[in-house]
Formats: sequence, C-alpha cells, structure tokens
Amino acid sequence: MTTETLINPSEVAPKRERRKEARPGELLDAALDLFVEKGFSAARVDEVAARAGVSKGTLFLYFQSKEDLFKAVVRENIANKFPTWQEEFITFEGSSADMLRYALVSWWERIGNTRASGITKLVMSEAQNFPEIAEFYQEEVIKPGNALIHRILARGVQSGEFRDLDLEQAVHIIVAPMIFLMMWKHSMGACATSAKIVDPEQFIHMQVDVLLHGMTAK
Amino acid sequence: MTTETLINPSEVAPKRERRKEARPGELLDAALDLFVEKGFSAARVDEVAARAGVSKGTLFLYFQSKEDLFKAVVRENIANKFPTWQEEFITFEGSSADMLRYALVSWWERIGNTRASGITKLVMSEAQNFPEIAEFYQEEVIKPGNALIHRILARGVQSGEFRDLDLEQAVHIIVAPMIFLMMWKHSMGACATSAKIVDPEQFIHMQVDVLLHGMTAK
Amino acid sequence: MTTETLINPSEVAPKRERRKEARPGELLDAALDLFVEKGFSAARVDEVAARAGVSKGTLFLYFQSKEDLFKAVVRENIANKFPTWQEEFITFEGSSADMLRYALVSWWERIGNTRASGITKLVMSEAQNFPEIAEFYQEEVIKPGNALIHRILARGVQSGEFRDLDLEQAVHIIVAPMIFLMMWKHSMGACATSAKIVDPEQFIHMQVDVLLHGMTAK
Amino acid sequence: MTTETLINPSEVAPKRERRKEARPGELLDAALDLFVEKGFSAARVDEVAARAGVSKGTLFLYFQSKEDLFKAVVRENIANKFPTWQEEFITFEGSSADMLRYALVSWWERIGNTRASGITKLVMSEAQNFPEIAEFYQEEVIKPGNALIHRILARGVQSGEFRDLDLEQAVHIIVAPMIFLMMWKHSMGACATSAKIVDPEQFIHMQVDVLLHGMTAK
DNA sequence: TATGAATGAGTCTTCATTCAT
DNA sequence: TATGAATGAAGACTCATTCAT
Repeated sequence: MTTETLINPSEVAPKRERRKEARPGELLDAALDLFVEKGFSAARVDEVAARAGVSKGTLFLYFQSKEDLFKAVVRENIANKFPTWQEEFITFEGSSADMLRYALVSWWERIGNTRASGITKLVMSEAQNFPEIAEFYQEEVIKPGNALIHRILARGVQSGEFRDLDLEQAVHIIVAPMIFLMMWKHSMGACATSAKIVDPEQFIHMQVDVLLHGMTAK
Repeated sequence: MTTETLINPSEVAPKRERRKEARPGELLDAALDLFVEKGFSAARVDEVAARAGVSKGTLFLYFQSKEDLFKAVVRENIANKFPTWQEEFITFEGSSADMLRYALVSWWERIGNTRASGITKLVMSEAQNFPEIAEFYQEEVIKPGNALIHRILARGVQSGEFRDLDLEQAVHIIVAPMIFLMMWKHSMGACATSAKIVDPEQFIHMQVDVLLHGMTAK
Repeated sequence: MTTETLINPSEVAPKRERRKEARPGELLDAALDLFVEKGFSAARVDEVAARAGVSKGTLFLYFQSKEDLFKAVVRENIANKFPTWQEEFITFEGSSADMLRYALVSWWERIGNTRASGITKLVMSEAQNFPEIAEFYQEEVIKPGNALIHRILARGVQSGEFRDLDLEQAVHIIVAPMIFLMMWKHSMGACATSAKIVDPEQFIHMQVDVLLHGMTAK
Repeated sequence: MTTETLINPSEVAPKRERRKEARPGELLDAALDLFVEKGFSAARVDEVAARAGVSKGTLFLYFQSKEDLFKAVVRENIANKFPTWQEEFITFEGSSADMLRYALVSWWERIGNTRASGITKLVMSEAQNFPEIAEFYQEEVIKPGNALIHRILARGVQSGEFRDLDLEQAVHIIVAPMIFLMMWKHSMGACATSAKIVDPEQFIHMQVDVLLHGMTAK
C-alpha cells in the first residue's frame, strides 16, 4: 500500500509519470492480496503481475524471484506503526484498564481490521518454509507489540490497579486472542458458512471484560 | 523409519512387503508429518511415500490424489477424539473452575501437545484453498469442541460459580488461546530463536487463572 | 471366442474344472472386446482381466505382455474360415453373378456382422505400431479372401458372364467396400448420431447390383 | 525441420525464436505427422514439440492439452477444402460420367494423396475415444463430401445418363472405396511388403469404369 | 524499462509389469 | 496356478524464470 509515500511522499506526480515509480508498490500490493488469499505456492506470479497491470517479465525486473517478492511483501507491510503508537500511550491519561481496552480496540481498527492482518496469517502459515521471515516478523512486529502491552500492564501493576502478574506471561494472554482473530479472519472466517461465528468487535469487548474482571462471580 | 536397517544392515529389508492393512496408516502418518512440516503444496508425494517406506505408486493405490490424501489426514487425526472425551465431563465431579482447568490442561496433553495440533495449523493455513476441508473441520472439530466448553460454562453459570455470561461469546474467549497455541507451536514456535517465547503449560495455567479471576486487583 | 473347441473340442467338462483350461480363451475374448472398443492403448489390462473374471496377475501368466496379448487376440480371431468356405464355392452351382452376391452376403453374415469384423478395425488402426501383425493379417486373411473373390471373378470371365477384367485389380474393387463396411461399423458407425447412415445389408445389395450392371443407363 | 542447421552448422539456430504467428501452424504440422504415424496415444507431445522445433512448454502455450491439439489438427486439415471445390462442379461442363471420374481423380490428387488423408485414418481409428471428433468429422467432412457426390449423381440421373438409383445409397457406393483407400494407405499400405498391393490411381480408374459400366458382359 | 514468447525442471498421476504369498 | 499389493518408468502438464525484441 501507499508505496509512493515511502518513495517520494512530497510530490504528487501526474498518473502516467508516477506510474514507473509506483510499479514495485503496485506489485507488492497485488502480491499481498494474492498471497493472503491463496498462500505462497497457490499464488501465481502471472496473476500478481496481471493484477498490478504489468507483464510477468516486469515483475522479475523488480524482484529476483517469487520468494524475493514474498519477503518484500512481508517486509513492506510490517509498517512501523509502533513508534507513532507508542507516543499515544506515553501521553495517555486515564486508568490502565481503559488503556488496555483502548489498545486492543484501536489495534483492531488499525491492524486487525485492515489488510495488514493478512500479513500475520501469511507469516504464520509460511513460517516453516521461510524461517528468516518468521524471525524477522518476531523481531519487528511481535516484540514491539509485546513491549507495548508490557508497558501498559506494568503501568497498571505499578499503580496498583492490576494485581502482581508475571508480566512476560501476561503479555501473551493479551496478545494471543488478537493473533487468533487475525488467523481466523483469514482462514475459517473467510469460508461462507462459518463466517459469522466469531464477531471481532464483540470478541474483543468481552475479552477485555473477562481479562480485567474474570469470569468468577463475586 | 527403517532405522533398524541402518543399524542392522545384515537383515535386508524386503523389497516388496505386503501390508495392505498397515499401509494407509503408515502413509497417513508420514503425510501428517510432512504436511504439517511443509504445508500442502510444498510437501511432495514422493517424499510421503518414501517416508512411509513405499513407492510413489503405492500411495496412489490407497489415495486417489494428493488432495484426497490431505483430506484423509485431516479426517484420520480428528475423529474419535471428542466422543470419549465428552463422557468424562458428564461424570465430572468438582467445581466448574476445576472442570475448566482440567479441560484445558487435558486438551493440551491429548491434542495440543500431540501431532494432532499440526492439523489445526494445517487446516487454518490451507482453509482458503480447501473450503470443504474448512467446513468439515468446523463441523467435526470446532463445533464439538465449542460444545464441550459451552457445557462447562453453562454448568458454572447455573451453579452460580460463574457470572452470567453470553455463553456463545465466552466459548470463543476460552477456545481462541488454545487455537493460538497450536498455530504458534507449528509456525513461529518451530523457528529456533523464538521457540521458547511462549511456554504452553505456563500459558494455559495463567490463562485459566486470569479467565477465572481477572487481572484487576480486588 | 469358443477357445475350448480349439483346446479340447471333444469333452465338455463341468464349469468349475473347465475353467482352468478356458482361461486363455476367456482372456482373449475379453481382450478382443476391449481392444476393438477402445483401441490398443486405451484398453487397460486391468479391465481385460476383470472382464475375464481373473486377476491382473493371472493375465500375465498366460501372456508375456500387453503387446503379446494383442497379437494373440488377432492371431486367435483370424480363424481359418476360408478352407470350409472354399468348398462351398467349389460345389456352387448357378451363375457367377449369384455366386458373387452369395459370397458378399454370406461374408456379411459370417464375418462382417460378427465380432470378427472388429479384428479388421483393430489391425488397420494399429497396423503402423504392429507391422508384423499387419503382415500376418495380410497373409492370413487378405490374401485368402482375395483368392476366393479372384476365383469367382475368373469363373465369371471364363464363362463369358463377366467381361474381360484385370482380375487383380477387380478383386480390390469387390473387397474394398467390405473392408470399409467393417471400419465404418466400428468407428463412425458406433457413434450415436451417424449410426444409421450406412445400412450394411442395403449397402451390399446395391453394391452387387451396381458392380454387376453398372450405373449407366443402357 | 531445421535441416539447414544440420547442413549448415555455421548458422547457429537461435535458441529462443519469437514466432508467435508461425508456431501454431508448425505445431499442427508436426502433430499431424506424428498422430498419423503413431496414433493419438502413441504420439508423444514432447516429440511433437521437438519436431516443431520448440520446447514442450511452448506447445502448451498454444494448445490447452494433447486432446485439444488433436482436435485442432483435425479441424485445421479439413476446413476450406470443400467450398472451393464445390464451385468447380457448379460450372462443370461435360457428361456426368466425366464429372464423376473427375471428382474421384481430383479428390485423390487433393486429398487422398496428401497428408490430409491421414486425418481420416486418424479419425476412424480414434472415433470411439473421441465421439465429438467423430461427430464433427461427420458433419464437416463426410456430409459435404457426400453432398458433392450426390449432386453429380442427381445430375446424371436427371439427364438420363445414369439409371434411376436410390441416391442416398449410391453415394455410399462411390464414397466407400475412397475412404477405404485412405485407410489402407495409412495402415496396411504403410507396411513394406504389402505396400504395392493396392495402386490408388489404377484402383480409382477401374472403380469408375466398373461403376459406370458394370462388370456384366452385355 | 517493458514485454510476453519460450523454456525446462519439477510434479502429480497412470499403468504395464513383477513377485511374495 | 492364482492373487493383488507393490513397483517405477514414463507421460502430460505447470509455472517460475529467462531473454530476444
């Protein structure tokens, strides 16, 4: 997406001229869709090229191989949303419970509910065949994401709002359902009959509720 | 396979062994490994056959096609899991909290921690390319599994042990982390560096703890 | 067909015991059907065996290879009908025109209209891939057949009934339509829509009529 | 093919030649030879491609499947034959006997004696396995051909030159020997020893002679 | 830079043939 | 002699990749 911002965010060239510059971006864009939709092997480079409006040969002008394209797709789409996000939390005022709720809800809006979630599906599905991608993802996405959650939890524990948890573990408790949500959306959730089984918004809402208060009656 | 031939080369492995009864199982076994390890398309039928100690032709004697083999693998590894399990819960005595904890822990022992968990990873990764498999899995695995959890929760609510939850939703809250666990184990978890990041036993333990009591300090 | 007559025409053994002796015949029988129906390569040895009521392995007990089976089928079915037939003509009384008509009509009844005609289709279709079969067929069937016709024509010429023809050539004029008839029956004629286009009996009738009297108005 | 490379090795044949327009024709050409020579199943797509001077992959660039190629070969070699021919007969002046003779002789020159005759052999040999081809052939070749003959005969009958025949049947009498000729040429006739047994020109000549005047002495 | 025709290694699948039982 | 499970060579077809234009 929006590769032009990466390449040259300042000037908006006329369509025809911008084209050449935009090629790799358009290819990555098409590739993301196709990889998410069909997986690495079932996605055909012909179709990626076609969807990007170029010929197959052109694709190989920008990417050495299909694997290379795949890696670029993942790399490109693991946008560093975390830095800007982090700032929000530094200046966040309110309870840590609200903060957690806000984190998950806005995560859904900005990541889970966008095409970016397809990346997670992709990476997890193909991790075995692309260990370096998995590694990369771990470093660039999972770790920063976890750090963010970690900070929120630590704030809550410190303020006495949350009880004294093993934070390393607790982070997983928070993150796991979100990852599940992305996987589900792009696998079972994409199959007609079972589509409505998990409703993400409701799911997140109750998730936070249960996480904070538990299921046990008082 | 045939490690004994390697260890004991004097006992020549018979070239043509007739094991009609055993073959499908052996093939299914090898296929499960390979499919989980590499995914559907990256797995080669030659290798499945080789790992089962038969020729490629033999594989097609028992399974019409690679896809057919895939379906058989899924079917084979999920049947007969729930019926016996369900009975245990009917006769369970103790608190519903204990019941829930028992359910998740024994789930981990019997499914999550066995090769069967690879099936879930497999199905979710390939769901888009095999909608019928996804459908089948939904019906044969997800639904019965959810029903089991539903029963436990209903029991807890009825006894006043749990608060009055939207059970349909609550079921997902319980199940999601387990599915995550299987996905993780067979994707990121299988990559060296990040292997130890999530420890399943600890994860489940804390999961139950938080689910039951929440994170909020009293 | 009726291989038992070839093997042991004198004694009629009970079904079960005759079986063993009859095997090759039953196989040839089934093979003839299948080869005629589907051609050499499209015919499957499994099906031949199945149709003969034996296992595939048994087939190879009697025939070294599929090619061997094919050759045996052709050889077996090129029954020497000519010797007995020839006698009929030696004692034939009547005009040579009647003789010719009788020859063609009875040929249709005894050969053209029986499964034997399938052999011709078979041999002609596969001649390129089985030159020795073609050669064999030429010697065993075509030549004796031609000789028979030759004799009739010679008789007619000698008696002054027919005009003085180049007999070698004239024979082909007679034989060609009969061969055509067999080919047609087992190719185009076997396809639904065009089935009724050529009616053999009528065809032969007119053929003789035209051959004898010509089309030219007197 | 590329005999010039053999004759003149200094001119190195370019490895990748772009000849989009020419390819299908070259492939069809090679395929015709091979199909006629070996039959549908015995012909290998690799060899067709090789004979056309391209790689196997290229063949599948132009034809979806081997069967598709087969159909194209049949189609290619029978279109545009009859339309131009038909015109000749409309303007034909002379006796109907001459017309018939001319029809058969020129048929031999333009069809029977060219590679196109192999198509008939092909279609009749494979008719059972390709009913649609048979149907197609019936419609596109047999029917127009028959119509042509029908017209000649009708002309002759009308002018009183021929006696009053059942034209539908009479057409078959004329056509059958021609079809026989094609079958023979590409089956028995292609085998060394029996090659000269039927001489087409003589055969046609006598055929017309006999058809027109009959064999019976006046 | 862009094209798309051409390539050929690689895959699934078939089926005649073998062989332990 | 009969079986049918097992084989593996061979074939059609795919598709990422190349390269002449």
